[in-house]
Amino acid sequence: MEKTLRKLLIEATGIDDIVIEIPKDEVFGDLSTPVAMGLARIQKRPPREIAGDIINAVKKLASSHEGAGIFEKTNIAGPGYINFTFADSFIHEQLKRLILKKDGFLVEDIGKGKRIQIEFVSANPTGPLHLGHGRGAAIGGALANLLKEAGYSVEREYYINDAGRQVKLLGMSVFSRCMQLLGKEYPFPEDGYHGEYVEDLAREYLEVNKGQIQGKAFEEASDAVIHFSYKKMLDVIRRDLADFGIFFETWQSEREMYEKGEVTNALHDLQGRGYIYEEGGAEWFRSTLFGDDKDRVVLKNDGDYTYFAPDIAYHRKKIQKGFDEIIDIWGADHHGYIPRIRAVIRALGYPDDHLAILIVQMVTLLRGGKPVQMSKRAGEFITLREVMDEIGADTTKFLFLTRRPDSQLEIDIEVAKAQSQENPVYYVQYVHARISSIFKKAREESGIIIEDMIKDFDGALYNEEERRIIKKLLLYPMMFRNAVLTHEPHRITFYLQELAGIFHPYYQKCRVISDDMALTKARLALCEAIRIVIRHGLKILGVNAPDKM
RNA sequence: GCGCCUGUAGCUCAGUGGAUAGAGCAUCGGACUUCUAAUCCGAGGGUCACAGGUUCGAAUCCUGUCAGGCGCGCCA
Repeated sequence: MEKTLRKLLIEATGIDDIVIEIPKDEVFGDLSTPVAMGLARIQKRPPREIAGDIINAVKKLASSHEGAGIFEKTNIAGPGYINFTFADSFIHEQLKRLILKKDGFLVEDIGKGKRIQIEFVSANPTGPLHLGHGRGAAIGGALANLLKEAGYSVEREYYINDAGRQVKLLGMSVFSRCMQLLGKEYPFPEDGYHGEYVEDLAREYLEVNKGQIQGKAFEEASDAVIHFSYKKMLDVIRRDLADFGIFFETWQSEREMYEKGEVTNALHDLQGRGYIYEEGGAEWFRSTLFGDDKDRVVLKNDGDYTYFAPDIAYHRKKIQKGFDEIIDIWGADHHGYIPRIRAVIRALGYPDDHLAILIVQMVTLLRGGKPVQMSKRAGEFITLREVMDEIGADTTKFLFLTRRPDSQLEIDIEVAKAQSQENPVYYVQYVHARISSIFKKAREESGIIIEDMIKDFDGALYNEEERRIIKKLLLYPMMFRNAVLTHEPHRITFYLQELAGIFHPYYQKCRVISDDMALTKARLALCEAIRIVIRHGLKILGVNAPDKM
């Protein structure tokens, strides 16, 4: 619907990016554009006059293209809005195409096979995922699905910080707990990990490797303990993510990059370009050349690399893999690193838009209105697993996807649990369940073959509610396109809620299956179209579309 | 002190420079002998944090102020 109008408007005005919007009140029409008001300044003519010209041009084009029947009404309103109301014949035609082409009608090939990598979650393998990671996972997963549907070739990647101080601290914490379990005194590392899972890890470790550490100091067994500990944690994380419905094509290990010499190579690369200098016994990346507010140390004067060094190597590696675009999804606590990573991209000779960094704001947890202090080190945090088990993966995802990523999110865990019966996700899923139920009844009790019913139906039988639903369905492609272009999957969540919000009243009012065969046919077709759209939206969000609830 | 994000209904949040600012929850009053009541119908609820500016037009853009969050290391 919007696509057709857009094409006509572009042709009529010669302007490429035309704002097309959905009017605030449906009495104005189905779609509108303020384009004439924008042109008024340039052409120095009254906007309403320009609007008249545009309407004439559009009408002329429409009739020469596919017969005159596209619009039922066009008018100029207010300061110079052009409002379009589509003709029923056009709407029915489009509905038929939706049912016939299914998902193909809903999506647009925007990506044209371009390769995009999305890196997200990437939590340190030093403890279970908490709710903040869950938010990143839900958004990253949905964005990946969205871009895939839009014709991009998408690779999802998880970056494993398995080489630094944090996994060592985890290993030390586990070792210390092992010693305690063996009845020996052993100092617990300062800043060590206190969670219960650390003790679990220690117990597991002792079950198989008791002999290897008995009577030893941490240094003598460190590699084995560290390796065991973070591998186990990674297994837990992988399982949590799988149960949350989030999967990755690749898992990039930091350790592996060190072993392959990629960190050294990356620094040599920058050195070769003249962006590395020495000062105070350390090596610095001249990131100020590329917009950072200070230069950054990459190799410390004690000979160790900083955390930044493997990050440089990692982003260089991403670039070398030849993606057309790279997306990093980070927690808000890392936003201060944006300038230095951007500097790396520029230093390597790539334009800014080669890398998109999406910042996901913090999740603040409340329990009964009071904030829950979260500290991973102290082992006090609400895990994704905990919430997922309590309110379900679908609800949790939906909750995360009904907010813009850059809004700070407050979740009261008590409210979230209590809400489980009145959660918006059920409202949307219920549409699908109800339609499935109608189809089942039609098949079983009336012997109706759905596939036959939806092939050919009489659009003239639709009432006002039905026309409203159809028009909403036909706006899905526009919403989809905008979601893709802005990288905002939450638009889908809102759309689905709106669609559900007009379906349920309709369901209450009108019966689909009746003695009137022609009407039944038309209504089944409409239901099929709704089902296609709901399924598609939920698929992108990574939420189930159940047949029964 | 500096930087980034946020501030919209009681609560949680939508809102491409455009029309009379929306939804869900909560509250109050109603509706199940029906294809599923996880639903529906109705009601109340607003200084878009504040002050300027740009514009034919600002919740939206700019500047400042206030409030909250996060970040500013040769930590990771």
